[in-house]
Formats: sequence, structure tokens, C-alpha cells
Amino acid sequence: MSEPVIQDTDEKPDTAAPSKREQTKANNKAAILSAAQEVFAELGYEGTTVRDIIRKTNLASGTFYNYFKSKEEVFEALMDDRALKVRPKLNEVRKDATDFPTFLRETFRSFFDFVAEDQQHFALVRRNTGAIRVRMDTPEVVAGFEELQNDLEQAMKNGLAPKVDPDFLAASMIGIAFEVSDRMLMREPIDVEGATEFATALLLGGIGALPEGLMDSDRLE
Amino acid sequence: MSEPVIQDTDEKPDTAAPSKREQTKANNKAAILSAAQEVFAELGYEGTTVRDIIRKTNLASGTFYNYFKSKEEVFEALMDDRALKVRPKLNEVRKDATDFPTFLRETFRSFFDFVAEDQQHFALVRRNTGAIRVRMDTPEVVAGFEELQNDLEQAMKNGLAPKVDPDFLAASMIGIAFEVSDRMLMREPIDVEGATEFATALLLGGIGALPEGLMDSDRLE
Amino acid sequence: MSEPVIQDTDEKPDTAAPSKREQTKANNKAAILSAAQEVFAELGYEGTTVRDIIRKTNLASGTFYNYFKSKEEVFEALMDDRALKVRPKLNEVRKDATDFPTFLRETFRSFFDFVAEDQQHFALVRRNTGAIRVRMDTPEVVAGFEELQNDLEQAMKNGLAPKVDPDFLAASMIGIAFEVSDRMLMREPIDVEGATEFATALLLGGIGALPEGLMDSDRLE
Amino acid sequence: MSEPVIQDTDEKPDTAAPSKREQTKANNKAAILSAAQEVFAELGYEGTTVRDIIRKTNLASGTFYNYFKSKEEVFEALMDDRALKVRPKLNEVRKDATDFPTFLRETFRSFFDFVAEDQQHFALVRRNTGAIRVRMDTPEVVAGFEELQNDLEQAMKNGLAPKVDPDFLAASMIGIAFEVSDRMLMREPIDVEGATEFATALLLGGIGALPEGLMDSDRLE
DNA sequence: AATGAATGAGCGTTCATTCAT
DNA sequence: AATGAATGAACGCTCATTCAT
Repeated sequence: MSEPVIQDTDEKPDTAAPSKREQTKANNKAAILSAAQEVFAELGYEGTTVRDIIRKTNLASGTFYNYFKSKEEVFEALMDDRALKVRPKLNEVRKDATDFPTFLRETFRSFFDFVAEDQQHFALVRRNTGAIRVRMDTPEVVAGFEELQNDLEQAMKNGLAPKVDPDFLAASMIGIAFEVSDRMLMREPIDVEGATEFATALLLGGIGALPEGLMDSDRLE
Repeated sequence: MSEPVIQDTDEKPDTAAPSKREQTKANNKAAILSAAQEVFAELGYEGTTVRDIIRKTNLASGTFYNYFKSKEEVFEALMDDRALKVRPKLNEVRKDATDFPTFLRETFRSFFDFVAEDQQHFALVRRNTGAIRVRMDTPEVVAGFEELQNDLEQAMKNGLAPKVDPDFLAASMIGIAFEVSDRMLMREPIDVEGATEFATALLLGGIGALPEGLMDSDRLE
Repeated sequence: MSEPVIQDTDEKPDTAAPSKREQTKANNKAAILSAAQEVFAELGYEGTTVRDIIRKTNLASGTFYNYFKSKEEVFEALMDDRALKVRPKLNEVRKDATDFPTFLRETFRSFFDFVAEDQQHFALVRRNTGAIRVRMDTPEVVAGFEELQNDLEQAMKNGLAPKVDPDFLAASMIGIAFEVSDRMLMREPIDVEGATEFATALLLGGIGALPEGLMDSDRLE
Repeated sequence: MSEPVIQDTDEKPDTAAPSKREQTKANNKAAILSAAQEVFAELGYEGTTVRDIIRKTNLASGTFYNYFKSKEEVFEALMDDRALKVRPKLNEVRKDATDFPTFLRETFRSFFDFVAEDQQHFALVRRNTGAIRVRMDTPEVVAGFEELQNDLEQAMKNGLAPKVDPDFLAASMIGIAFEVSDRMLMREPIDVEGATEFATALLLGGIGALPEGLMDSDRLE
């Protein structure tokens, strides 16, 4: 347990130097996750069994349970993975935005980019008509939603964005982002720019029109 | 589903009342659907088995298969049920709308009303953090989406609504409707009016701002 | 559920007439019990698996669970079976006994007879040196013990038996019966009469000598 | 088990103290046995797995197999342990006995004392109604039985005890000892003395009455 | 049409054991 | 000698589905 001061290792102490064991462990975990990703995309969440996942791996069945204790847990890990992958990008572009239109535009763009690049993952969440879609709001995913909402609130406080219900606003952005992604993926070629422009303009105009917004409201027909 | 006037039954044919046999059939089917609804809400889609459903019924296991051939099929029937329940109302309010703000407002209001009245059903679709949500776009559900899109296109043609991408627009409305519903249900008391106003104003303002719209576009902050 | 007064059956109402279904059910249950008996005797309780039992049967694996829910439950049923088989005999001989020596002698004799006739069953309870013996005091078995103790108490009340601690006395009889059975079975030929005489004489003499025994009655003849 | 005087170790050989390595070995073995004892008492023999045992230890799973090759073997070791613990005491009191009543009384007393002091162990062998009791007559246990039988034969030869079937007699003593222990443990407070007096008197009187017993010696005082 | 026991594939999981470190 | 992850056979069990009644 204790760390000997002098290490009888041939590697630079204190840096990476994962033992062979740790290496295999990492590899195994990655193998399971990657197999799971494929299988989920192919068979859907409910159609997938733990055995399907390990079969895609060259590990023994029991090995699965050294890493995850159920299909749900792998699924969650996969979702967390995605969330952890987009969130830094989203946070960055929002931090860099100096005006609200940019804030929105870059948020949507990053999200649509991510969706376009990771279609296999979304094959799971968005499937053919009549088939079952599945969504899991893991803690990491929820955290991403909350970051968005917090950033929106901040922008409102700073007078950059009109002061509207931030909870509903974040929800709307998320709803639009997911649903528009879906349609975007169905078109050929995939037009991230178009989707971005649509979503941004819709939201930007809409927000301006919201009751709480001080600006001339409720335009149209 | 429809009741033929002349019945090929061996019982008194001269009454308009459904034969006892058909009556039982309808009852059984309804019993299965209602049991399924409860079980799905309680156990989630994946957690539910055909056995769980029939157990809530006083039918024998084999009887299930006279009505549905799998859990997926009952689930689909349930979804269709809901879709068939809201769609007439949605179509009606949209047909009655003489201006676009009313069109949008009444669409959202009807949907949020429906959600508020049918929370058990949405307990299935929207579950606690970390748990799995499930959604199935059955033909009837998709038809509902298409009706919305068609109505939007019609409104655009008639010059009532700005001419924007109707596919993305319908998608956005749907995304907003679902995601805002979710938040609406989490608040106490449930405020259908507030949700309706938010969604309507957001969309109405947004549409006016969309590039294709002929009106002064895209401004803000 | 209700019993129609006139039955459209071709069999004498009110008597046996088990339907074919009930017949198979009874057969299946019996088949499982009998297979279990053999397997337990061969592999010991812990060595036996549910699958071993069904394998000895020509039933499908799932069928087992229509009848029992675990190996423990079959085992218990088997034990109950035995207990229910000996107890009537034991009760009868004790009821018929007019003196205490007869009471004891016939109790032991019946038990040893039973053991001698049912060696396969005892193969489970009494196994080779070094192997594990298993005993399960199911409710039915315990009831048998209690009947013995009650009868002993009755005999004491009636002045037929000396008044000693009936709990310890019943325990002693049971201990002797089991342990002596074991030795009896190891001898060739099996001498039920010898075992009976030994146990009876030992107990009869012993009881007479017990401190509480006030009476001089019941001398060994 | 034995300590060779000359040790093939690379450590200071000139001390009588066990080498550190041997010390650890002994400790590990003891740790496993003690963990096993607890787990068996808690989970029952069948319910216990090797993993359960090592988990209670701070050893690695593989280490178990340096000491025992199966759960059965640990169980056997535990049983041997007990047997080796009582037998010297039993042998001693019997050797010291100058008359047969004392021989019996001290045998029972020692056994009941042992049981009373080691209830955890008997929790395994004797469990609640309906649950499974397990008993293993390991070689060491059997040796204890044989010692009893030999001592009985010796006493008969020496004219101290009546000449009766020594095999059945030993069996009876063992049966009584086990079964009466059981009842004794259920009473509050635990009355070793009472159990001893009961068993001794019963057996002593009984033996005197046995047909083979020619002698009038050895009456209960 | 309804029943409900039988079926058997196949699932999740555990576990004793091995063996590279 | 100790470690602990990997192994894979095999277990208990469930389940959708069938089919004789």
C-alpha cells in the first residue's frame, strides 16, 4: 500500500508508467465500452444483452462483471462519455462568446457538429419510425443541461440576454437541438450550417419576443 | 374496431348491441391495454414483461396472444391510443384558428393540457434522472407530426405564417413541446398557461426573426 | 369457479375422476420428487443441483419451477413425505400400547423398520465417513418429534411412565433412534429386532433409574 | 505443522522462534479458519463460498489455495479442530474415572461444557426449524467416537461396566449427547449440570437393565 | 375463444480455479 | 509466497410462446 521511496522499477517514477496489469485493465474496459456502443447501436438498448456485448469482445463472460455490473451501467458509462466529450467544447465556445447571438450560434453549432460526427451514437437514441428510442439522463448529461442553464442565467444577469424563464429556455434549446439534429441527419448532405442558422435565428428572435423581454413583443402574422 | 351492421354471429342478429363475444373481446383488449399502461409506468418499458401485463389482468397467459403478439405491440398500441386521443383536438383548434398566434397558442395549450391530464403515461416516457426514458414514434404518432407540418405549410402558403423551413419548424415545436412539458410537470402547481405562453411567444417571435421570413430579421442583444 | 349442479362430464361426479391435466401434474410432481430422491442420495444435498434433478426427469428445465421453487423446497417436500409416512404408524402403535414397555418397544421397532425399508433415503442423511450429512427438521418432522413428546407426557400423567423431563427424554429417544439406526444399517444382516431390543431395554432401564422417577412400575420384564 | 529444528531458511537459523515466513503461514491459516468459522455459522455450509471466506480475510483469493483446496477441506479442518480440542479432555476424565458412573458423568459433562462454550460452532450444526443442519464425521471426529467405544469396551472387560453391545452403546451415548445438547442450548439459562445428570442417570440405569448386563454392579448411587 | 402447464433457449451471474505479475 | 484479474463452465431462473384440453 505504501509507496517505497526507492522504486525498483525501470520506468521514470512519478509519471504514467502503467503496469502491464493496469494496461490490460484499461484495454479491457475500453473494449467493453466500444463493443457495447456498437451493439447498442445495432440492436437498440432493450434488444441488447450483456452476453451480446461480451460476445463482441474476446473476453470471457465473467470478465464483464469485473468492470460493470449490468447493461444499464455500461450504457450509463457510454452516455457519460459522450457528455464529457461535448461539454468542454460547449463551455468553451460559450465562454468565448461576447454577444448573445454568438453564444447561441456556437452552442448549436458545436452540438450539431458533435451529432454529425458521432452518428453511430445517435443511431441508438434516434431510431427508425416505429422503433424504440431510448434516452438516459445520466448525472453527467444532466450536468451539461445545468451548465447551459447557468450560462443563460449569467447572460441575463449581465444584460446580454433578455430576462426570461431560464429553465424553460434551456429546455427549449435542448428540445430544439435534439429534434432538429434528428431531421438534420436525415438529409443528404448533412448540413450543420443550415441547422445552426435555423436554430439560432429561431431562438434569438423568439427570445426577443418573450414577455419578460423588454423589447417589442409578440410580432407576427 | 368498427362495428359491422350485419354480424356473422349465431346469436340474435337483430340487435344493434355488440354480441356478447365481441363485447368480451373488446373488454379483454381494453383490460390488457390498461394493465400494460400501469405496468409500463411502474416498471419502465424494459422492465416490463408480457407476464407482468397478463398478471395484472385476470386472463390466462395464452389469451394475451389472441390480442397482441408481443410487448412491443401493446406498447405501440398504447402510443397510438394517445396519439389518436390528442390529434383530433389539435386538428380542431388549428382548423379554428384564424391567425397564426392563435394557431400556435392553441396547439401548445392542447398539448400541455393533454400532458397534464395524462401524467401516468408520461411517467413512462420521462423518468427520473439516471433512469431510462423511452419513446416510440409509431405511425400514428408520426402522422400527428405530419399533420402539424402540413398545417404549418398551409399557413405559410396562405400567407398567415412566414415562409421558413417547415420540417425544422415542426421539429422545433415538437422538441419544445416535449422538453417544456417535462419541466412543467416538475413544478407545483402545474401551470399549463405559463408553459403555453412561454412556448407560444418564443416560437412566434422566433419565426418572425427567421431569415426566410420577410420581416426584419435576426437582431438582438 | 362455481360448481354447476348438472355437470356435463362423463364421469361420476364427486369422485376421483382427475382430468388428464391433473393427472400429468401429479405425475410430474412425483417424477421430480423421485428423481430428487435418487440424486440427493447419490450426490448429497449440497452436491445436487436443480439441473441434476431435472436431468433425471424427462421434463424441461422450466417445468421444475412450476412445482418447486428451489432445491431446498424439494428436499423439504421429501422430508415431509417421509415424516408423513412414518408418523401414522408410530402414532398407532403408541395408541395401542397398554403398558410403557410396549409403548417404547413398538415405537423403536416401527422406526427401525422404516429405516430398514427406506435405506436410500437414509443414504442421504447418513453418509460415509468424511462426507457431509445433512438433516432438515421440517415442520412435519418436528411435528413427529412433538407427538412423541406429547405421548410421553401423557403416559407420565397416566402413571404409566415415570415422571422425568419429557423434553430431554424425547430428545434422547430421537438421538438413540437415529444413531443406532446408523449402526444397524452397517451390519449384515440388518437386525431390526436386535436394535429394537437394545434401544428399548436401555431406555426402559434408564428411565426407571432417573431421579424423578418415583414409581417402581414399568420394570423391564 | 511440526517445527523442524533445522530450518532451510535464509534467516538466522539459531533461534527457536519460528521464521517470519512460517509465522505468516500460520497466521494466514488461522485467519482463514477463523473467517470460515464465522461465515459457516452465518451462512450455513451450503450457503458459504470460498469467496465469502477469503473476503472476511485480508488475503487475496489465490492465497486461499495455498492452504486449502476447497471449502470442504476448510470445513473438515474446522471439524477436526473441534474434535482435537475436546478429545483430550474427554480422554482425561475417562482415564481418571475409577467407577463407571463417574466415567459416564464426566464424559457427558465435558461434552456439554464444550458445547456450551462453543455455541457458534453448533449454530452451524444445529440450525432453526426448516433450515438445514450439517454434520461431518471427519477422521478426527470418528476417532473420538472410537475412543469412546474402546474405553467402554475396556470398562466392560475390567468388570466396571455391564457387558452390552459396545457399538450400540457408544452410538446411544453420542445420540443422546448431541440431541440433548440441542435442547440444553435452547433453555435459559443453559444448565450443563441438569443435562449431565439427566444423561448420566438415563444411561446408567438403562445399561444396568440391558439383557447382557450380568452384573449387579454399578448401580446409580 | 380461453386456459394454463410445458417447453427449452438463453439470460444474468457466480464461482472455483489459474497464472502472469 | 502473495496477488487479483481472467477464465469459462455451469448454475438458477425467466420468459415468450405453444398447444392439448
